[in-house]
Amino acid sequence: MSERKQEVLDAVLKLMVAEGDGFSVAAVARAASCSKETLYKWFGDRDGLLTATVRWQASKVRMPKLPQDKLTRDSLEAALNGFAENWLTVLTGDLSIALNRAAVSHAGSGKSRLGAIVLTNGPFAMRQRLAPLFEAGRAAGLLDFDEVDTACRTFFGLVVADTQIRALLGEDRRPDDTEIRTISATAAAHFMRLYGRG
Amino acid sequence: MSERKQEVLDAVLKLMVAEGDGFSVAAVARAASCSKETLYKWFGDRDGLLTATVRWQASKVRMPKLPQDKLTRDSLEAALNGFAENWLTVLTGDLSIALNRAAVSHAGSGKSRLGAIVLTNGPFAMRQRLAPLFEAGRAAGLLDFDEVDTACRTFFGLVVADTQIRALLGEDRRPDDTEIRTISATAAAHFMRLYGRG
DNA sequence: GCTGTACCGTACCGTACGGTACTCTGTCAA
DNA sequence: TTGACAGAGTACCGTACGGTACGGTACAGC
Repeated sequence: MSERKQEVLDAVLKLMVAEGDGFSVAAVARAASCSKETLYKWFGDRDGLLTATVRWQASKVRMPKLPQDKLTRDSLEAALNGFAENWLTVLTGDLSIALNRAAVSHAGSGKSRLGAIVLTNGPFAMRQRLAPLFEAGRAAGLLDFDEVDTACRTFFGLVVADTQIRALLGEDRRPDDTEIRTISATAAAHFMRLYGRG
Repeated sequence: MSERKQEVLDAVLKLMVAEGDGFSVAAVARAASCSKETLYKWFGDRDGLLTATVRWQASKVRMPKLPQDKLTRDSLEAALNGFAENWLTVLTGDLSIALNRAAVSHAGSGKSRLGAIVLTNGPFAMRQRLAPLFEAGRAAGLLDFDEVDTACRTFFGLVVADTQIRALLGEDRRPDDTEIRTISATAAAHFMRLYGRG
């Protein structure tokens, strides 16, 4: 992935945030100061451009590392809290909203793999990050659950709840930082009450 | 709303389920055996047709009545359980998925009020239904919470979690009836553990 | 200097679709 | 019987956009 291509993809990201999935290829060329022909040469067609953009964004996201050893009840809850804050902040960001909207639309018309990509880098990635922490918590005698998947599901629900779908549906109001902190703390505490041991 | 118009709108609903928001007005005319001109006369433009369709569907949905008096801890939890089952069933249905996809797309391009309508008949309606039950539960000394809104949020999260967004993003697998029952029972039980009194 | 390559800018083509106009047919009331 | 009207079917128009073609420019290697 050359420097120039990344510039183009970042331009696409900006366009998606600004006007959603409806942007034209001509608009991309204009915004990125490149020719349409080059775009088609590089990415094949509009879907290829979109897919490359989503992959490019996904490759930029790095989730925070979670501690897995020397866990105490407090450090575990703190880790959950931090994870929740980070997750909520990303989720309510303009970029995430725009990408998820595009992915949802495309999953409907079913003519590209955008939905699957976002699914992999969204909910599934969250679970993959979370599961080891939960296992470690169980191994340390801090958590009690049968299915790690159920625990992940519950945690997702407590953290995100209807925040994401409301944002996707265009609700103006979005939680600010302090509200995110409150929600995250509550979610982490609730999770510990449901799955904590002792 | 005449009989004939309702037939047309039902045809639109079917089309949306079958091929998402991307259907053409010509396809609607074909499917409903009416002329395009009639469609434009009745609904103004494509957005009007879409909006009327979503409103029509919303008017068909009737949420189950919730008991609010003679509450016991068991009847309250049972009511929550039933509500959750119903909600999850609707939410994972093809129709709901299709409508929510369309609403999300339109909220992105921001050229119609679809998002707001679905928001009103989705998350907001759920909260409005739930809030009185929670208040009654608190009045009966069965629940303990400060903000009814927070309680609603938690309940939504426990019930829906990432089920809806995953379905919207096109995940093949959807919970069947028995899984929905399991999830709902767990959610209701968890909610009672978090907010129940005594 | 010569040639090939990569790329920009833009003109262009085909098509799909929203929206309109017009014709034809059935219905109903006077 | 006839006139008015509603609505089906269809032809048509304008436009937006995906995708292609091509001319022009900068630059690298020889």
